[in-house]
Amino acid sequence: MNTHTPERGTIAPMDSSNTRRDATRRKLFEAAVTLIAEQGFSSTTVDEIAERAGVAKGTVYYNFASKNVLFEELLRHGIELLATSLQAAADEVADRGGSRIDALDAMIRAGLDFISRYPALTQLYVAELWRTNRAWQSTLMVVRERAITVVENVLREAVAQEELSEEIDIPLTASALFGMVLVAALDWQSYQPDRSLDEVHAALSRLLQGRVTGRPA
Amino acid sequence: MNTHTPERGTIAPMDSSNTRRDATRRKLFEAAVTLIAEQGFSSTTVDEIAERAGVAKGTVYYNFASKNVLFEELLRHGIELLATSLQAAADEVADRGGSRIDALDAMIRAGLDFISRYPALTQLYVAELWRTNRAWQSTLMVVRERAITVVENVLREAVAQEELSEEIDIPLTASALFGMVLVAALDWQSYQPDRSLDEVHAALSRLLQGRVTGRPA
DNA sequence: TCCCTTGTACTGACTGGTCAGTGCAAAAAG
DNA sequence: CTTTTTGCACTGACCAGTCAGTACAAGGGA
Repeated sequence: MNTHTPERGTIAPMDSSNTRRDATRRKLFEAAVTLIAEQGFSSTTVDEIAERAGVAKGTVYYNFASKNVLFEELLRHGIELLATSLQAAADEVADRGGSRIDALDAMIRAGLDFISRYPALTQLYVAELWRTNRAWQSTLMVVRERAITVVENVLREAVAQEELSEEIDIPLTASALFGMVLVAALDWQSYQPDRSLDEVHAALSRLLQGRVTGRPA
Repeated sequence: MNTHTPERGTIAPMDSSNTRRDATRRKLFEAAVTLIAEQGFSSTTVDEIAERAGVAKGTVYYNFASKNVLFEELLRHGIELLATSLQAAADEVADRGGSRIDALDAMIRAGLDFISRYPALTQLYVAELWRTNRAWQSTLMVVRERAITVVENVLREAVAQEELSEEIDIPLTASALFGMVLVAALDWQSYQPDRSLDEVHAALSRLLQGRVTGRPA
C-alpha cells in the first residue's frame, strides 16, 4: 500500500519535499485532463499522460494507485472548483442584497466563466456523467449532487421569497438550468467560438427570465 | 446463446427490412449502441458486440469495414431518427394551425419521447459530441447540424411571425434549448426515474414560456 | 571536515494480458 | 451457383501495472 506522508506531524521545514510532490501531481492532473477530454478515458494511455507531464511512467504510479484513481481524484478536484465558484457567485449577490433571480443570473455567468476557463474538465465531465456501469459511477453521483444542490438551494430560496412561482419543480428545473448552461457553453466553445461571453450570457439570461417570448409588458 | 430480445431502446423503427443482410446489420447496431453507451467506445470489444448480437465475429467484418465504421454508421442512423421525429412534431403543429411557440413545445415533448425511447443512443451521443481529436469528428458535426437546424428553423419562423422577440440570438438559443431538454432528460432517466414524462415536460415547458418567474401578469 | 545512512521522489525496461483485425474451409440461405 | 454467415485459430500491436535501481537532500557520528 501507499506509505502516507505525515504532513502535519513532522517538525521538518514543511514543504521542501512536499511541494515537489504536489507540483508533480498537479502536472499529472493537467496532462490527464486535456488528454482524456480529447480522447476519452479508455483511449488515453498512462504513457501519454506521463509524457505530456514530462515525467516517467513510474512516477504516475508513485503518486496514484492506478489510472482509475488518478481520474477519480481529478473529478473530485474539478467539481470542488465548480461548486465553490457557483456558491461564491450566489453569495456575492446575496451580500449586496440582490434578488434570488439575480443570484441565478450570476450563477449562469459563473458557470460560463468556469467552462471557458476549464473547457477540458467540462468536456470530460459531460462525457462521463450519464454513463452506466463504469468504475467511478459513485464518485460521479456525489460530484453531480454537489453542483446541482447549489442551484436547487437558490431556487428554493427564490420560491420562499415568492420571486418564483411555487409551482415549479425544483429538481427538474435545476437540472434543466444546469443543462442549458452546460450545453450552450460547450457548443459555444466548439462550434461558435467567435461569440463573446457576454453574448452567450445575454442569450441564456433572456431564456431564464422569460424574455424570449417577446412583448415587453 | 442469448437470443437478445429486442426490448425498448431498440434502434430500428419497425421498418420492414428486406434482405437478410440488413437484419444482421440492425442486430449489430442494436448490440453496439447499448454496449458503447454503457462502457464507451474504446472499452467495448468487437467480440462483445458480436456475441450480444448473436453473430460470429467474422460477420461483423463482413458487414462493416472496421469498428470505427460501424460506429459512424450508427451515429448517422441515430440522428436521422431524431431529426425526423423533431421535424414531424413541428409539422404536425403547423398543420393544425398552432403557433410556433406551440411547435417548440411539441418539439420538447418529441425530444423527451425520443430520449426515453432510445436512452442508450442519447448517452452515447452526448458522450462523444464535444470531444475533439476523434476519428469521427466530422461525422458528429454533420449530425449535430442536422438536429440543431430543425430547432433554429422554428425559432426563425417564430421571430418572423413576431411570436418571439427579434432580439433573441437564434443559434445560441437553439443550443440552449437543445441542452436544456437533453440534460433534463438524461438526469431524469439516471437520477429521478420515478418522474413521469408529463412532469418533466411541464417543467421544461414552464421554463420555455417564462412562467418560472411567477407573476402571471 | 568527510563518510555513511536513511527516506523520498522518480526512472524506464519489462511482463502478462488484451484486442482489432485476418484467413479460410465449410455450412446455410436464397 | 452466389451471397452471407459461421467457427476458430492466429498475429502483432498496444498497454496497465511492476520492480529493481538511481538521484539527492538531510542528519549524524567521528
